Amino acid sequence: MSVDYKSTVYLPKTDFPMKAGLPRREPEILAHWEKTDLFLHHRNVSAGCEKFILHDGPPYANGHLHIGHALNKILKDVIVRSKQMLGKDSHYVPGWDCHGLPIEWKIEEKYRKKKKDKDDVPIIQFRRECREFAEKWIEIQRGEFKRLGIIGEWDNPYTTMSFAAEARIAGELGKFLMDGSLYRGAKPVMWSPVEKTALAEAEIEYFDHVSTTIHVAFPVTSTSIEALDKAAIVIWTTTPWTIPGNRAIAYGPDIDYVLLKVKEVVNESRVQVSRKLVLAQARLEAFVEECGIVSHEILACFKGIELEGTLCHHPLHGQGYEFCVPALAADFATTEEGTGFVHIAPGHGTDDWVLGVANGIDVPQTVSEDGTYFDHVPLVAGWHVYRCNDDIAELLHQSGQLIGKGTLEHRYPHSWRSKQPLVFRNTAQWFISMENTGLRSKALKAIDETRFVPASGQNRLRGMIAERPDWCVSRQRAWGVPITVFVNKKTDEPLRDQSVIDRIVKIFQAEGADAWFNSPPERFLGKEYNVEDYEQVTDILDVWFDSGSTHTFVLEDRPELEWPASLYLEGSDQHRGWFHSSLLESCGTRGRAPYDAVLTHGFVMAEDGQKMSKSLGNIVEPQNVYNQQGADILRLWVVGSDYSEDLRIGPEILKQQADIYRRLRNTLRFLLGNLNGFDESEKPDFTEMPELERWVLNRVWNKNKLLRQACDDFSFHALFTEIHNFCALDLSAFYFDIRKDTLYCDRLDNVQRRASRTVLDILFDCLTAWLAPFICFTAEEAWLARYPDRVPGNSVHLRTFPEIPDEWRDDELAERWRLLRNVRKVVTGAIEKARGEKRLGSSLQAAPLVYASKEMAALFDGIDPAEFFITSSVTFSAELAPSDAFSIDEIEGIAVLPELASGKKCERCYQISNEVGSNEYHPNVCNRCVDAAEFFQQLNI
RNA sequence: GGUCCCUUAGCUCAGUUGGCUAGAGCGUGGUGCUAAUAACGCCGAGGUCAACGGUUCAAGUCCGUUAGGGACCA
Repeated sequence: MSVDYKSTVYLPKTDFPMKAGLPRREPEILAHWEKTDLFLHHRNVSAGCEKFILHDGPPYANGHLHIGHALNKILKDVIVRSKQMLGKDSHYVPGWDCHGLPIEWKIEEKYRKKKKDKDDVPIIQFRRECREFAEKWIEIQRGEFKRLGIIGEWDNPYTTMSFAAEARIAGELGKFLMDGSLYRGAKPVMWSPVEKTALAEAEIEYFDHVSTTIHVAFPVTSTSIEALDKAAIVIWTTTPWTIPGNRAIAYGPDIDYVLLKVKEVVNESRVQVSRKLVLAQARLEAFVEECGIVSHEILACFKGIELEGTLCHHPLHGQGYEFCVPALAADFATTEEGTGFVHIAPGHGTDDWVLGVANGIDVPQTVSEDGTYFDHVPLVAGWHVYRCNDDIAELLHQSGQLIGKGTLEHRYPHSWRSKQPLVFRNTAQWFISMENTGLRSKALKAIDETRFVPASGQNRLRGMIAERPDWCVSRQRAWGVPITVFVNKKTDEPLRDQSVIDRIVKIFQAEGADAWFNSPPERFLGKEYNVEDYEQVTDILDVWFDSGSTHTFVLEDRPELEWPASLYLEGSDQHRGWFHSSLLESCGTRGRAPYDAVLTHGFVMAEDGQKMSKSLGNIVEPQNVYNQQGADILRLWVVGSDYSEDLRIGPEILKQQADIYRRLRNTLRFLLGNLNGFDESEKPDFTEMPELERWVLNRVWNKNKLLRQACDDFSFHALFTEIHNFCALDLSAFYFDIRKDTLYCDRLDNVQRRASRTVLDILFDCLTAWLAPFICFTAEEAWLARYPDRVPGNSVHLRTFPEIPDEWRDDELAERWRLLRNVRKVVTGAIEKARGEKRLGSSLQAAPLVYASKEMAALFDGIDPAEFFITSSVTFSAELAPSDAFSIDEIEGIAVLPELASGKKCERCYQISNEVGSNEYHPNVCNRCVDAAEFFQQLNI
């Protein structure tokens, strides 16, 4: 009788293909989710559950997504999904930051190209164009985020430019106005003459810049040091344009100064011979070198403190600068550079301002918003500060006070948008005080009460809050929420009236913040106030105040969310950005942080650890990754990386993720193939499970525990490694390999086969759920391959992580099987050696002779060792192993001779057995296969 | 310029309070199976733990210096 035994074998069968084709398949799955409204079902299944609210830090609505966006949103998505699968109501509302300079800049650029001045465009029209620009990019970014598999309320995201948001932001500012935190002060601030605005710290970048440096003499007019008669104090500065703003000189009280008399100079030196100059002793050598002084004599030495009360002339004395310049003690005067004297222009530096105010010196207004000197400034009126350094030096030279001139390359602040250098300029700005209402101490306390992941973020934010100056919230711009304040013209005090604020908020809700610019002020002031008495502020509010307020109009105003947020998650640069501004806003208005926890991730670097840059050509674009390899590959990269540090990406790293993906996919495919036709009725009781199945279930128990811990710790990288190793080592290389015989060859009703299929069912259940937050597309694809009903509500993402019974835990079994697997290693090693000698190929050709102690052999009680080793039979011997037996140094007490199995190869199961040939009807198969084949034929008649 | 962080096999990462003959997976080389088959198994090679110096009986682990990289601040 000739039988086609192959047809009687239960080989895996599945439609789930080995090749993923993710770039094509993922959009199909997305369309399916869209069609069945997965997000809505997500909400429904978790309705009433404890909420987990990850509040989205809004990306800025300009330009396509870059890899940093992808990292950020995927990480958020993994957390949102894992919390949902832990049984929380994890409702994610994505948002966008819409106001601010970068967009405004783009619109301005458009006008500049048309040779039009932005100031000629009506502000309402300008703002409308900004709004349209933001809308366009929100649409584009939304599509790109969705393509990454991010689940959230994409149909109803939040934006900082919605009318509701603009109204709320104005209302929040009103709180700071009412409690006295908001004040108008005149301080030197970082100012961009190009954009004509003050800039926040976050908007400043430092680049190398070549500055003109000058040494300038200030003739002494009055002093208690007699030797200084007809002498001059020398200062050194890198900003000659600040000389018209000079009002004092600072000295270090403990610094040693010298009075020198110039005796001989080089030809090109600007110093007059016999001039008497004062400077720090420590700077003398460098000074004479730089200023071309060949020889000099020291006339006197003294401590800085002796200069107290000394007065000088301004170096442009007699030309409109007729005031006296006092020498003042200051600890910031050092001998590290310059002359040990610091020229003080109170309108152009923080130190200068503080020193000036402390000594009752007026802060002069010298530079206008576009960087030119005001008309009232003598000699230089109308000059532009960027282009007058040589002219200023020339003026000083003509006055006889220029001692030296040079250049210096150093780091200098620039605008992040125009990349142009900034100036310190004295202007009236609006500030939120860190002290008036105890904001700083509230914020510091809130930091202590917040969980930081990783923990180092806490110190970082604390340090910033502890040291930061008052928050400058005004910008001289057009695109944003205005500073909705009226100032009393007589008293210069801002109007603090809640009913006015309420009116503004109400109007903004209906019409947006545009109303501020196109309504008559009486609309806001109402009848109680005379419009003539008040000045309406037209400054724009810092965009960091916008995003710092998102917790109010997103978390508080959406009833399905919750305040405070469970988590804020952004790149580590947001310590100075969103974490920071949100904390201050919330502490100022609500007395605590708007978040329970803050998670930070590092930056994405190229494969070699360098920054990505166009010039290096090492940029990885998320669009290319998902179009060429698939979003799941990018998602695997995120969970496979340690986000607490900077992470790297590049072709090789992505290739590795693709390899790992294939292993996971094939594991799912093997499960699906072998679960073909699986029925609940196959399931035996747990007590009927063979040890091998119980071992797998113990591993599942263990992995489940790790999973839940990892979700709590947000340590997905460790979990990812665990799951992958579980698939590769425990399943593929061990459990699946051993159980293929049973799954393929045993009778359908065989209890071991049923037990194994039951375990495969559990594994499918667990792995699809565990992987769902990571590879959301593939997990769904596998799920639908098994449960193909394409109906709303059927999705792996609507499940929770399976509950694992503690019954499955078995520490004793785990330890015993650890030892067994060591023995297995020696056996496979011995077989490999024989294979190398061409004595056998398949391990089923072997019948190893295992030398082991009785105790060791007893570990195999209740286990079929041949099955365990995937050999045709096994013999144990307690005798001393011969010297040619194979052993492994680290595994003591085991030695193996790879003997060959005797008998013939079973045509059906490939095992070698003496049984083959004993059955007259089935001469080519073993007894088990005779039974199984006949059983198969009965079933299939 | 200041502060902080990082540097363990080609790649991604483990390495508790110092005791290591430094681990895992992927990749790579070899090989088997040909019934997970562009899959799967088995075996192997790969590291002076960035460099140098110090503390210690003992240092990947502690301290210092340097180099490269990154972040923040001025």
